Amino acid sequence: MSLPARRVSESTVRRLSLYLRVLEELAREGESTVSSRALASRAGTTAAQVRKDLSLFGSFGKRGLGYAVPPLAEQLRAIMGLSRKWRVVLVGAGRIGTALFEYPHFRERGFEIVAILDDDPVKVGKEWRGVRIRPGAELEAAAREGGAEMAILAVPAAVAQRLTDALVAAGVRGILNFVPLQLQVPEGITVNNVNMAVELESLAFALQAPAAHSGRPRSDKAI
Amino acid sequence: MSLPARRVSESTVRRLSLYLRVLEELAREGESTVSSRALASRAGTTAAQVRKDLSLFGSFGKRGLGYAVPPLAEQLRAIMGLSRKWRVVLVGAGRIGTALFEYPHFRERGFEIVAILDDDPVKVGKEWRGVRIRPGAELEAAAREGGAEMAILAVPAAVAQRLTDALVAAGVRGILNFVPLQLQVPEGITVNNVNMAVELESLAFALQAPAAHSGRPRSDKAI
DNA sequence: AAGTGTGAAGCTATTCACAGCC
DNA sequence: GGCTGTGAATAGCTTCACACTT
Repeated sequence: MSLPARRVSESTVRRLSLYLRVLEELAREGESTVSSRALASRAGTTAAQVRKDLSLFGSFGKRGLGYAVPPLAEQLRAIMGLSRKWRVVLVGAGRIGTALFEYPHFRERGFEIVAILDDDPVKVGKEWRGVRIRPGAELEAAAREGGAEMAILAVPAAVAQRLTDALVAAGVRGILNFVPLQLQVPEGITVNNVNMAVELESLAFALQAPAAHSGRPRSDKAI
Repeated sequence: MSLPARRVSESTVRRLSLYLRVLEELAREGESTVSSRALASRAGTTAAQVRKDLSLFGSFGKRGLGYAVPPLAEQLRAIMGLSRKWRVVLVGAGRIGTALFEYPHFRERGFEIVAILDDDPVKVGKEWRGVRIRPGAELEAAAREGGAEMAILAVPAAVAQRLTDALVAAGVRGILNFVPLQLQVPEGITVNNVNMAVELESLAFALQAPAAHSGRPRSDKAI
């Protein structure tokens, strides 16, 4: 079964995504089975954690053997909602927007850009892989016409909330937010924040106060 | 005092970075004090959480009044290790590397790029703001000469571990890793992973299984 | 009256450890 | 013998609630 028995924590979801990546690597390497220990080691967590995470969704392994690689990958894709296409609107075609647009993984995983918005007059009207770049003012119409379900928001802070409101009005339910700002959204809308400043600064903290940050998990008893 | 009394969790560190951003906004808006409630609201957490986080490092507020904005910002900069410059080597000058290089916040916060490496022959030899781009093979020498303390790693997966080893050999102690791969590093080296695939896929999970993901915190009793 | 600082309680996540199956 | 699945134990984080200060 792949029905979530109970609440699934954000950390579990993020690990599932890592497991999926490892499984696809293993499949390319021709491995047919993998133990929780091996999977954990490549994903940077513990064997017990792998088993716990997977057990939330069903029993996918065989005792004494481990997990069959391709079927488990397929299960994880189903669990994560990656067996279908997702229509995505790209709001902001600057550096980060472009990087994501060209990220190969993006399309391989079934994320399809259905609209691109940007206010740069040099960009407006251009086509990227058949999608015409439109000015920000047309966001709501563009998102609605494209049937966008999620958005990537990578715009200047000053316009971020206004564009968020337009996205919500257009029926978008999930936003990957690169703007270093807490977006206000109604209940039921998911915002996933990626904040480069936080990433950098937490690295600075770790280096300047090496004794003060919490440790990392090890693997199972025997190495 | 700004000495970390005890272990500081990763989540606390990330929130401190958010608080700092909010405080700097407030300072620009001319606010001289802020309550934990107001700070929490702009940072997307709870008032109790703000007070708990700050209390790990000292007593910065005045009862009945709140926190003085500029002094608290200064304290947070000291706590986070942002009162000094950090020498950073940029490994990979592709889309993401470029985006970070041009991220204004990066330089404002005292992160200084001392070396840039890339194997693209079109880029090698060019100068970006006075820093010459060198081929990947020169990474260890370049990092050592520049006295790099941290690195931004944004290269193809195939070369990531080799370059990581070179970074470690050159004395780099912190890596902001954009490569979707678990880097192997010795004890004492901090790796901060940013994985776009994880971000996108966890958004897909949230949208496809809306009932199954854990909720968000509210603010203090009264709104 | 407003708002911090903090012990205690509550809750969530991780790790342990072992019964059970291959 | 190897390895999963999982209840129980532990650890860690968040929220509560209130004494105390301005």
